[in-house]
Amino acid sequence: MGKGEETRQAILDEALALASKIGISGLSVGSLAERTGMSKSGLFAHFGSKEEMQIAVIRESQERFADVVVRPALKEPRGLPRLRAMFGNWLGWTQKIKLPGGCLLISAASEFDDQPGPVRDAVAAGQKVWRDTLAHAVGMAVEAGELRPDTDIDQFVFEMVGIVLVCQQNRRLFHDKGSDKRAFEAFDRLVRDRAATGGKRKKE
Amino acid sequence: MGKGEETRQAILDEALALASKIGISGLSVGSLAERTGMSKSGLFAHFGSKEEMQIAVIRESQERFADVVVRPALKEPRGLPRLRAMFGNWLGWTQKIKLPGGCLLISAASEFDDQPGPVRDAVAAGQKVWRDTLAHAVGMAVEAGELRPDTDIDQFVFEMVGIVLVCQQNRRLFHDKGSDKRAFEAFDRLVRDRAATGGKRKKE
DNA sequence: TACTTTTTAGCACGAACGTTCGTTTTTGTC
DNA sequence: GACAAAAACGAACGTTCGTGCTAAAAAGTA
Repeated sequence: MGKGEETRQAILDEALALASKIGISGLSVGSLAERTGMSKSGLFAHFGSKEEMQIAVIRESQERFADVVVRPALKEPRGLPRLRAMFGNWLGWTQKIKLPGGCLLISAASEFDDQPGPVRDAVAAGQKVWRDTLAHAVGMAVEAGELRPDTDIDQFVFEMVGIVLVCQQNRRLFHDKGSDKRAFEAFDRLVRDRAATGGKRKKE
Repeated sequence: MGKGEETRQAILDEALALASKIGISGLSVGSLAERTGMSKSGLFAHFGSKEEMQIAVIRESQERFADVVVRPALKEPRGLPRLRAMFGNWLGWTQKIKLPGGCLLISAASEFDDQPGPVRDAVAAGQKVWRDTLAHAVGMAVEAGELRPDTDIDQFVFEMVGIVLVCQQNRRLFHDKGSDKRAFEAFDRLVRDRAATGGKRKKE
């Protein structure tokens, strides 16, 4: 299918950029139409409702997230290298896809966490999938003997997410260039704290 | 001087509650007027502009934050006890003042981090003051010999903030009751990692 | 080229937005 | 109780919001 999908993509391009600055709920059909040079109704027809438009933005973000964060990391060897790649890719993914603002999946989470509905559901579902992916990666580091067997995997992921959240806040609110360095430092401490003593152990 | 301030306070009460659910930028003069049973213009006159209204909400939040988080913690003895009190009070402060949603200072930070203007400035300034307060508290724990002298204080605060952020996200997005427990666990690990050897010890 | 389907524009709608203004009600002071 | 000041109201402003329609234009297909 040619043209339709093409302009829809162009709309989403612009929508992602705008939403990364002013938030998902700040998106409006009018402003988006103006930016893309379309008519309000023409643009609107691609989604059917504002809510569907917001969900489309979320979905698109999640797809790009999978493209630039998850998939590249899966090419790394299992265990700590892959986990670290996930962490690093996550920290920098919005810059990689050239969003002018911050991570709109994070801000969407805080925008909609108290507003029940399909948008919130989409955000929460995505977050859960990602956390599960992280948990799985941590689990493999445990199996590989890189992390201690008694490692609380969910706790590990919990703290990992926290580091990314504060890094994002630091970067965007204070324009602190050292945020990433601090984040990696925190991550390393997180790993070191659970690092298996002695040699590596392979589960057979 | 009496009546005006009184209703202004009533407006802010309602505004805080509403904003904790839908965010600061979601506040509208109309909806707020309806909730307080006032006319739009009557309510509007108390602030002069929507932006001033938003700032007033931020300020009010910051004052309450100081009341229920900072001041009570200052009554604790310097060092780790006080630091821990700050952390604990922070985690639960929105429940204490009975906000229906989450911490609107946190969500305001992510709402406005890419939108220059006085609102953003107010949020950022408040965050900075709070982080400085935390840093000072950490510094006293170092001076007291509870944390190692080579402790990177800003890094400590950085990670501390991260824990609170992820706790908030966990609680509100996933309704995870165990968030606070995880947060305290992370905090304890943070402290233990820097704990001075031979100093006070927390029972495990 | 002709025809069908998809995509876009134009226009209008009711509602809500932030804001201004003049008027009315309430409040505090003598 | 009189009177000035403060507070609240009601109506209206021009805009923008999301969302319907219908017609025109473009794209895809034969």
